[in-house]
Amino acid sequence: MRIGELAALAGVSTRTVRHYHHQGVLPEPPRRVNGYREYGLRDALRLARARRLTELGLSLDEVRDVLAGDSARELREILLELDADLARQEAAIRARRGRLAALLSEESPSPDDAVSPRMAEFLRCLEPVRDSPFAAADAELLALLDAAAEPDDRDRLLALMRPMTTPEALARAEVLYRRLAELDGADPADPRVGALAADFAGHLPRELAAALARAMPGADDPFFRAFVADLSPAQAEVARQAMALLAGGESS
Amino acid sequence: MRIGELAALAGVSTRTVRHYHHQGVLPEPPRRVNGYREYGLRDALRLARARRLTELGLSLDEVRDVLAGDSARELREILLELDADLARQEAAIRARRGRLAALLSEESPSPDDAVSPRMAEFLRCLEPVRDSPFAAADAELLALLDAAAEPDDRDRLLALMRPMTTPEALARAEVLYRRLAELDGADPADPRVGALAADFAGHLPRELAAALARAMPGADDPFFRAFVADLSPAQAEVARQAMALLAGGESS
DNA sequence: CGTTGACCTTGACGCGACGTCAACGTCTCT
DNA sequence: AGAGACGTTGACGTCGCGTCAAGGTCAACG
Repeated sequence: MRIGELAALAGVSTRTVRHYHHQGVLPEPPRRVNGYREYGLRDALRLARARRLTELGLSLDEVRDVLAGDSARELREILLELDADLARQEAAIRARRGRLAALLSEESPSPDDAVSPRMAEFLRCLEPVRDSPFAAADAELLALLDAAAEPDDRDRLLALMRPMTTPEALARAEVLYRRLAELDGADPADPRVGALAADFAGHLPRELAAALARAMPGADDPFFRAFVADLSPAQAEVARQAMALLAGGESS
Repeated sequence: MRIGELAALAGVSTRTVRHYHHQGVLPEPPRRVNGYREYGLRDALRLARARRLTELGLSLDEVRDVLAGDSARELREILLELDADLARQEAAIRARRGRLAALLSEESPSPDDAVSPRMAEFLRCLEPVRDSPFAAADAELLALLDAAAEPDDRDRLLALMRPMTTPEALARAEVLYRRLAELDGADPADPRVGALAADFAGHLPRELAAALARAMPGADDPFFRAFVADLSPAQAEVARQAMALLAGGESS
C-alpha cells in the first residue's frame, strides 16, 4: 500500500500520516526502490487506532505513548484526566454562552454592555451631566472600576451608586461640576478649592466613598494619578483633598 | 500609568498588552522621555473591554473591529455567529465525553477498545485460533474493517460475524487454518489450493462474504494486496481464489 | 516517443494568542 | 555602586496539521 491508499483507508490526509511519522506515532515503513513508503495491514490498523484516539481528544504525544505503551493502566489514567479536562472546557463554554445570551437579550448590545450592561444603563442615567469633561472622566473611572471588579463586587458597587441617579442628586452634581469647571485656571491654593472638595466628599454616598478610598489608597496610587492627569492643577487639588476627606472619614 | 500597572489593573500580562498594541486592539500611548509607555484611564478602560470580549471568545481581530467599530450592528452579528460556534463546540465535547464514558465503563480499556470495544470482544472470542499467523492477519483485517467503517456499518458487520463465534464454527476454522499452514511451501498450482479456497468461501456466512467482496473488489485492490503480502505464494493463491468465489457467488 | 496528470518525496511557512527567553536600558533603594 | 524590579524590542515555541514549493516517479494516452 502507498501512502495515499493508507490515508484514504483511515480517512486522514497524507500530510497527517507523514506528520505522525515525524512525531513517532506511526513507525516509518520500509521504502520501495523508488523511495515510496510501502505500508502493510499493521500500519493501517495502527493508524486507524491513532485516529480514533486523537478524535477522542488525546494529544499526539499521548497517542504515541498509548500505542507504544505496554500497560493498559496508563490509558485509563489518561482517559480519566482527559474527561476531567473536557468537563472543564464544557463548563467554560456553557458559562460563556450564558454571558452571551445575557448580552444578546439586550435590545441593542454595545461594547459598553460587554463591560457590564447594568453599568451601561447606570451611565445612561448620568447623561444629563456628561457634557462636562470632568463628568466624563468620572464615568470612565466608574466603568473601569466596574470592569476590574469581580461580578459580586460589581453588584455591590452598582447598589452603592443607585442613590446618585435621583433627580435631586443629578441636579446637585451638575452644580458641583460647574463649580469645578470654574477652577480651570485657578491657583491650587484658591479658597474655593477646599470648599468644593468638602462638597464633593459630602455628595457621595458614604459607602461608595469608602469603596473608592479602598480602590485608590493615597495620592500616589497609579489609578488615582491617571484619574487626575487630565485635570488642571486646582482641579487636581480638589480631587486630592476630597480623597483625603473620604479616607479620613472612613478611618474615624 | 506604566505598562505593568495597566496590566495589573486589567488582570492581564504585560506581554498581552504589547501584543494588543501589535494587533491594533489597543493604540500605542505616548512615551515618556525614557521610552516607557504612559497610559491613561481611557487605555485602561479600553483594555478592560478588550479583555471581556476575548473572554467571551472573540478573536483579537473581532475585538479590534468591535472596539473601533461605529456600528453596534456588527457586534450583534459577531456574537450570534460566536454563539453558534460555541454550540457546535459544546456538542462536539459532549459527544467525545460520551464515547469516553463508554470506554471508561469497560473493565479494562485497551487501544483495541479504542477502535471498537465490541470488536475487541469479538476478537477475544477468536482467541482459540489466533495462534496461527494467518488467523492473526485475519483478525487485523477485521479490526481494520471495523476501524475504517462508520458506526452504523460497524454494527452490521459485527452482526454478520456473530455466527463465527460458535464452538462448531471455531472448530471448523481451526481445521481450515491448519490446512492453510500446510500449504506454506507448496506450489500455487497444488490441487489442495482450489479445494481449500472453496472450503474457506463456504465457511464464511453468506452476507459477510458479500460485505468482504464489496470492501475489497478484485485482486488488485490495495487492501487485498496488503492482506496477502505476508502469505506464501500458494496461500496467497487460496485467498485469491476464495475472493473470486465470493465475488462470483454474489453476482449470481 | 513525448506528454499529461496523478501520485510520491523533503522542506518550510502559517495559524492564534500569547508564554518565555535573550540581551539590554532605567529607575529606586540600600 | 550594586542589586533588584521595572521597562524596551525581537524572536522562537506552542499544536496539529494545511498549504505551497520544487521537484522525482509512474501509468496511460496520443
